[in-house]
Amino acid sequence: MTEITKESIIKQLKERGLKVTPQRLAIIEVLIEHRQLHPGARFVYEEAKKKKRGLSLSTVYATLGELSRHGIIKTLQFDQIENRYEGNLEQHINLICEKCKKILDYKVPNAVDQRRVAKKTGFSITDTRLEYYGYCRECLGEEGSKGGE
Amino acid sequence: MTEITKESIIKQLKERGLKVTPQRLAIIEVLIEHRQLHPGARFVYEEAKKKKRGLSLSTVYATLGELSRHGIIKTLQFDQIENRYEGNLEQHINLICEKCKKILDYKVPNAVDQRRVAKKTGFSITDTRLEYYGYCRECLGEEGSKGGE
DNA sequence: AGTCAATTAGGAACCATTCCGCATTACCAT
DNA sequence: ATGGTAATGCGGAATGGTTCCTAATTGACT
Repeated sequence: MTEITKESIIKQLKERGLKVTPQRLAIIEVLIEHRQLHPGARFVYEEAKKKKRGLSLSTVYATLGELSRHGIIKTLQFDQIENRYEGNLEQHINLICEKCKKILDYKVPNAVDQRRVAKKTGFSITDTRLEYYGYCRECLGEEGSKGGE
Repeated sequence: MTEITKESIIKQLKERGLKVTPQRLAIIEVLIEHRQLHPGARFVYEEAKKKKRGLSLSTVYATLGELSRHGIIKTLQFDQIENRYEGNLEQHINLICEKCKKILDYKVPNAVDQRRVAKKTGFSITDTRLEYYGYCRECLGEEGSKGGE
């Protein structure tokens, strides 16, 4: 049920009293069509603009923020590269390629036990972020050396 | 061997042909004295300036970047809060309090097997980032509700 | 159709971080 | 100690993703 579909998102929007606008539909479609990309705001903007003329970047940010705030999608925040958005809300590890910036999902077989963390440290977990950085298969194959640039 | 000490850092600087300047010493001292804080650049700047008058923010950024680039410390990159720096290079999970922004280290008992990830996905891991967000014991205790803001 | 609050567009503002050119300095060999 | 030299430091401007602001528009519901 954590899989992202256009219908499920629309349903969730309505359930929460949020309006379903053409702008939002365009943005949602882009998110779904490029779910494997984990696209950033700029990318979503450029693509969604093709579907809905006059769309503004502010709207994209507002919408992505709204979806994220309601737990419909998840915002992956970065510093050096722009934030990315994903619809896969299951616990998993994001494999982030340093070269092509692609982000792959890796389903965690047996994750770290969050309950144990809470018990041992008194820390109450509300969200997790598990990321591995490195080089994806494609980028490794393209060139012999991967350390370069 | 991953523990951060002033001497070890100086040693590493010299080994790599980097100069040991008063500015850098001041910055390193701050990093060590506040290692549990996982301080940000601004904090380091404010504190280090007390030790070395005239220190500029650019220098702090440059030094932290240099230390990080050489693997002497690790940069924790964020978007909404400023980047933070830590000397603990062992694999661990950072517990980040949403309220006070404190960052605690949690030694991982049995981490996710990186080798398995590599084998299954062909992804070559160079760095990891494991973070749990939530509320630390202190912030949980201060108030009954933790969701508000 | 009418009402109202949510949403949108556009641009200014924000702010951590980086970049730039020049002055200063740590370090090594003499 | 001294001098040469490349690294480093400084200060301020620039960068760029994201947020904020306000007026105008538009869905959703009656």
